[in-house]
Amino acid sequence: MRSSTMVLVHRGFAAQKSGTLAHPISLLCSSFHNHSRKNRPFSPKPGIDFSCIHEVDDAVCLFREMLRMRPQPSVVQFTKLLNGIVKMKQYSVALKLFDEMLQLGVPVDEYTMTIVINCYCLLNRVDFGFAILGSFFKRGYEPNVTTFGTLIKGLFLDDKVIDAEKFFKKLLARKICEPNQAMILTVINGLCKAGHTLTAYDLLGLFGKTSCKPDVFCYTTVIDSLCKDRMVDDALQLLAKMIEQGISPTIVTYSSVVKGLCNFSRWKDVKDLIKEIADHKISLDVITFNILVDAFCMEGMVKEAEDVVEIMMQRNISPDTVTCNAMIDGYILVGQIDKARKVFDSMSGRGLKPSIISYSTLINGYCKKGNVEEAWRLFLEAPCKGLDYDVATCTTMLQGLFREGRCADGLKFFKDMQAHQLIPNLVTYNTLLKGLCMNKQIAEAFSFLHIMEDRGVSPDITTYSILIHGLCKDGKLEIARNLFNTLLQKVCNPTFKYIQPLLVHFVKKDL
DNA sequence: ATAGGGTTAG
Repeated sequence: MRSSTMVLVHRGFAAQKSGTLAHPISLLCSSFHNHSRKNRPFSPKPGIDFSCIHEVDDAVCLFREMLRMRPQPSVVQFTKLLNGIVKMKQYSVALKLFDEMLQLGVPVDEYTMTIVINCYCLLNRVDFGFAILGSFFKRGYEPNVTTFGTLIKGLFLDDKVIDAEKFFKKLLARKICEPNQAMILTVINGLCKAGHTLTAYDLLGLFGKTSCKPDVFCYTTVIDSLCKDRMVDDALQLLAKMIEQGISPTIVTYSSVVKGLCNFSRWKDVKDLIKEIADHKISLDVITFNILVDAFCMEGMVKEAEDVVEIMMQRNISPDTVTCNAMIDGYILVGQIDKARKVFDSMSGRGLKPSIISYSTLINGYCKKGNVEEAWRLFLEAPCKGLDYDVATCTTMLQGLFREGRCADGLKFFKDMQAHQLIPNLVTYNTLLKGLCMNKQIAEAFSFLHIMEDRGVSPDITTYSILIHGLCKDGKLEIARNLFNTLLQKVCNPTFKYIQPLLVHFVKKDL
């Protein structure tokens, strides 16, 4: 046990010094906070005002100042500063400063080192994180549940799911540390994100029986994951169970289930759930409303979506860009491009800035309507509004060009997008291949199949079905059959959707 | 008295 008197002496010393000396730092900072401190002569040690830091450079400057201060600021102050840099997501900067601290002999403690471990983890270098763990022992510090929790998160971030699980279990089995709610959440969230929902589910049940009860975040995470895995009824059961355990769901919990139910068009259940939310005196937020608007739109139920928007406005929740994007998409789906355009045009009047997604959605709409000219006009307009293209926008435009049979334009566009550092993804290649096949350029399509493979984009079942379909339409049934056999070797269970085009052609041929 | 933790869009 370290002497608490030492701590007091240290504190008293720091308070006295900083009370009498004008910190050079105050020159760097806005004076507001310092004034209020001056009026409290007996206030505890004021520390350093970090509120004036808005950018990394400010933080690095302050760090240099702190190095020059005498007496040197405590490890707590340095730790606060490092943490601030981490909050700005400047992990490598934080690591560099930590390195400097070590070289200059500035003291660090378990808090500082945990921040450093976190930095390495967030940079996907959990191995370095474990190296820092080693230095804990060298320095005589005990890693605690926070340190271990950070490392577990790092393992998950590095896709070392099994290692994470093993490490966690080892900590428990050897009673190296008592888990807390944050640690359990880290494990449960990591498992869910890695697709191990059922393991997470079991763990949740297990910890439900211990003294360290999973909190609302844990339940919400598993419920959300169950919904995404299409196990909505299990999610509903778990929702009931958490309430039974005395843990109140939040609107986030409910919104996950609402979305899960919407995905199955279980409108009656959605309605019941909305009623339950109201009974629990929880008000729907913009996200939940958007889930509803989007769900109705995706089903082509634009009238219902309009009603939801109406209700949200009655409740003083302003539709946002996401709401508008959903409505635009909905109108497009039912062929009402003019209404979609109206929503788009109304956005700026509502104080909403169309996002690149708004543009993509509308571009897609015009392409589907065969109005590539207007689509192209919008495409050119987006960067003028300060928006950056993303791959999806370009893929949509690419599709539009090929739909109109403009293969040469499509191929040029495909080249141009790469010149603009937009890396084609699987969807882009599939779109390109489909465009070429539709326009009878099978050989060209196959050359891009090889290009995509060379660039590390693995063709999926859609890619093959596009090619098989293209070959069939072109009368090259033998090649199609060979490709189909390759497909069977790669995918054990191709769905009917993919087999069907081939089947149709073979049947036709045999007749 | 400084560190680790969930939800929404084409």
